[in-house]
Amino acid sequence: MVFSTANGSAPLYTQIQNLLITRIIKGEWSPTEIIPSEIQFARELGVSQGTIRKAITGLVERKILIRRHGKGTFVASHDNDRALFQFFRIHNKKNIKALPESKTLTFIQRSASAAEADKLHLPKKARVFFIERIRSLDDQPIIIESITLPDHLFKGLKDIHLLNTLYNLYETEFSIAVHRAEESLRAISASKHDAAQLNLTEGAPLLEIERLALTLDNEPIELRISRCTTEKHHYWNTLY
Amino acid sequence: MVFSTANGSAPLYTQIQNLLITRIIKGEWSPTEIIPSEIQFARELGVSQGTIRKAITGLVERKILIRRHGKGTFVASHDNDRALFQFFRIHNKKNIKALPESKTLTFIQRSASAAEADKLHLPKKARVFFIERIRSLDDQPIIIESITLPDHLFKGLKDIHLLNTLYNLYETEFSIAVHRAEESLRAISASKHDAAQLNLTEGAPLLEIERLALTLDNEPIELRISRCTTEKHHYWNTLY
DNA sequence: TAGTGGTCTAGACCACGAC
DNA sequence: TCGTGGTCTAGACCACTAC
Repeated sequence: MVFSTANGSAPLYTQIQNLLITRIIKGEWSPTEIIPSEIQFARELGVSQGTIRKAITGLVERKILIRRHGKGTFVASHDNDRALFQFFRIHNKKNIKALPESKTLTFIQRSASAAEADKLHLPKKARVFFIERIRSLDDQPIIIESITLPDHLFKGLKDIHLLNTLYNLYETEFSIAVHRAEESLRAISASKHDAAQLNLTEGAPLLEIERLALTLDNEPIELRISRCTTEKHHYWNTLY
Repeated sequence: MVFSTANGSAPLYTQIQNLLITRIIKGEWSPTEIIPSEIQFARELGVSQGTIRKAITGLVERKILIRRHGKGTFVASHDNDRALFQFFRIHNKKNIKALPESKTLTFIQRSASAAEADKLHLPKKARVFFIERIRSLDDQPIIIESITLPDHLFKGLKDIHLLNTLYNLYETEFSIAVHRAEESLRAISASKHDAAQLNLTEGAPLLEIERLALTLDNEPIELRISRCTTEKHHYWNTLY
C-alpha cells in the first residue's frame, strides 16, 4: 500500500484525490484524455473499487474529471458548453444566454502594469500580451473586454488565434487548463473610449467584472476586465 | 419496500431524496432539528445504510441537510455563518467580509407593484410589506436596500423584528426557510434619494443586485433590491 | 460480448460527542 | 459506554458503449 494509514492521517480517498490531482498537474493526462478505469486504479493502488469511486466522485464534483457511463473517466476540458454554462454569466431579459460574437480591437505586447504584475504573480514590468475586444450579443455591442496574458506562457500567440473560444485555445495550443476563475464586480462610469465602442454616452453606468483565471495548480494565467452595459442584459448568479 | 424498482425507475437513493425533501417541505422536521439516524432510516425504508448515506450525502451537498459527526443529521438553517458566507457577497478591498449593520428607513404595508406581484407570484395588487434600509460596512453607509414580502406569509411582522438577521427571522418567527436565492446584477445611476442616503452625488454608478429568495418548494418569498456603492467594496464570485 | 461506470448490499471497523 | 456519522471492503448485479 502506497498510502499512509497512520493514526491521524487523511482518509485513503483524500490521499488518492491528491495523487490524481498531482498526476493531472504533471500532465500525465491532458484535458479530454481518458484516465485508467476504476478497477485498474483499484488494482494499481491496492484499494477497493469503492474507495476509488469515492475519490473520483469528489473530483467530478470539483469539475476536475468527467465520467461517461460505459466509456470511462476523462480529464475535464473547456469545451463550448463549459465556456457558455459555467464561465459566462451574462443573460438577456428572458434570462437566456447566447455565446457572444467577438471583434478584436487591440493585440499588442507590452510591459505589465504594477496591478497586472501583482495579480498575475509576475515580476515588475514583465512582458504580457494585451488584447482588447468588443463582444456582441444579439448583434449589439454589449461588452468591452481587456485581457492580459503573461507572454512566457503563451509564446507564439497570434492575432488570428483569437477567433476560438479562449479557454479552449489556451488548452489546445498552450497546454494551459483553466480550472476556476475569481471575479469581482463593481459599477463604474463609462470612459469616453468605452462609451464610443458601446454606443453610449460618457459616464453611463457599466458593470465591471474583473476576472482572474487560475489553473488547478492555483497559478493565475489570465486577467480579464469586462465592462458591460446592463440596459438589456444582466449578470446572473444563484446562491445556496 | 416502499420504493419502485420497476425497469426504468429512478435509483433508490433518488427516490429516498425526494421522500426526504417532501417530508421536510411538509414540516415533519424544521430547520436545526435532527432527523432519524441513518440506521433507523435504513430499517424504516427497508434498504441498506449505504443507500441512505448516498441519499443524505446528496442533500448535504445541496445544503438541505447538515451532518455532524457523532451527533446526527440536521435540517439546514440560516444561522449567522450561512448568512455571511453563503448569502452575503460584498467584500472590501482586502477581500474580507463583515456582517453589515442595518438601519431601517421605511416599514410599511402597501399594494404590490406589477413587477413585485409578478416576481413573487402574487395576485395583482396583493398586499405586501415594504422595507427600506441602509446597510453599513466599517461604519460607512454602503448599501441601500429595499425588501418586499408577501404579507400573508408574514402576518404580524413588526418593525422591531428587523434587528435580527432576516432569513433567520423568517425561519424562527414565520416558519419560512429560504433554500436558495437567484440574483441578477446591473449597473445603474444613483437617484437623488440613493445619493443622499449613501453620501454620493446623484448619477454616481451603483451596483444593483436584485435578489429573489426561494423556499425548498420553489416558492418565491422575498424580493430584495440592493444598491451598493463599489468604491471600496465589490461583489465576489468564484466560477468552476 | 467485453469493458466501463452506476447501484445496492452486508458487514467490519474507526472517530467523534454526550453521558 | 453507547449511538452517531465516516471509512473501507468484497462482491453481486445493472446500464451504457463499443466492437
